Amino acid sequence: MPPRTKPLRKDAQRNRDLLVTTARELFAARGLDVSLDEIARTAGVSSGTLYNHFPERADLVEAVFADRVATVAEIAEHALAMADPWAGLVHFLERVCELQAADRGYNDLVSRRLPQAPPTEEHARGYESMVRILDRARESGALREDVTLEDMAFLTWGTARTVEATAAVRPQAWRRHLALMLDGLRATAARPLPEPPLRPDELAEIMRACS
Amino acid sequence: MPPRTKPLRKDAQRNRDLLVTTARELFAARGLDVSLDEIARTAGVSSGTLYNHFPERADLVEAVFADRVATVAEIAEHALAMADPWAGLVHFLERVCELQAADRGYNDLVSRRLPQAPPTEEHARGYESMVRILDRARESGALREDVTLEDMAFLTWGTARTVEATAAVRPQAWRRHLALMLDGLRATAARPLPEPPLRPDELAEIMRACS
DNA sequence: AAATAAGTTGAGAGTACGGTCAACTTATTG
DNA sequence: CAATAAGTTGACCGTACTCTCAACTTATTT
Repeated sequence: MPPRTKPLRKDAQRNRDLLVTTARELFAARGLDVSLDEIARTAGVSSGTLYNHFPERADLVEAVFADRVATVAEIAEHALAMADPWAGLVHFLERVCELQAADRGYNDLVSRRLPQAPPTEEHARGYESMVRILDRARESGALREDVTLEDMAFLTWGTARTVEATAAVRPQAWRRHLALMLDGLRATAARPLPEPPLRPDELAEIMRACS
Repeated sequence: MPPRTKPLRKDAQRNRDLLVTTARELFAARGLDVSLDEIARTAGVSSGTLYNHFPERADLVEAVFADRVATVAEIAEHALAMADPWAGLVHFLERVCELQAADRGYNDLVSRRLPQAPPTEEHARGYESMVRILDRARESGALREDVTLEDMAFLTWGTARTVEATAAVRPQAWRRHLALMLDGLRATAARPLPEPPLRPDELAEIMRACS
């Protein structure tokens, strides 16, 4: 469906696109904390124009990473299409971590969750698929029984920090971190866990809180 | 051994102590990024005095957390005194994570390593003990063969991020994260790892690089 | 009780950031 | 080709932080 809003003037559209692609590059290289003035300067427009198109930083971040939600949903669906449920889970997590490792901005994003964008249907799609990836792996007997979707946050947070720390020295180090965690997720590795899983609403609150 | 430098004037010593304890409290509550002016103001001295005692932020951080190195060394030695090597390793990691969970400043510190203080003999003591904790657990057959001391960094980084994210909502959530990682560290869970461990010099470089 | 050394003060310089807006320029429309 | 709406500009405001220094105060020494 075409957007309901009237189209931008063509120079405005050009500037907007310029800002998004410039921000994408700067975010990818240096993380989400690049100054907005620098983005505008690099894009060759004034800071006023940036604020005109994106009143808050979160708006720009959302525009830059809008397609990522769909990308993750596609990865999840591809994982579900794999024959082996465990291999599907591993594939999904590896691909998502690769996205993180390839883009410091995205790595910041999954770890800190700046934009509280309203959950789209794309979001719901990805969420559904992730639930099914986990259920399937659990039912197959490969994934431990006591692990929940919310536990995947530990994995994301952990590898995000490792990606950040090791990017300059050993860009693939996160694969080792992930593999160690995966070995802890197997049913055969399971020992009783000391703390109940995060409830969905708790995780939602954590995400909302940014930081 | 008493310090070689001439003793401070007594009011100077009082101000210095005041600054350190104030900084300790503020760091613990709000992390390492508290403004130095605020620390001075809270301590009831002028900012000039703060900069007189601690020319750089790192100097203050070092003074605040100077004893932590020894604390960790003691925890490690206590872990080594335990009969069961695996239990010793678990105990060590749990205690260190408890330190992180109890102090946001320390959590920042282990995760970002601000001060490049010259490694003291206390450092060496802790390091030695950690090596022995791991060796002992490995030789007992409980810890997987292919895991190194450098791999513990993944654990520290990961739980640090989890502690940070979950502190407000579920302060004990890190225990679950840690338990999942521990299950991946058992010899019985071991599957081939996809990436060689970080070399000691690589880890050192990562630490040096701050961030 | 001077004399001297040690330490403190707080205003302010310098920097960087997010954000605003009246004046200006450009695209589109009839 | 006006007329008008849309968009841009960049100087400027406010804020927050690090860091400095000349004038001042306090402790210590003889």
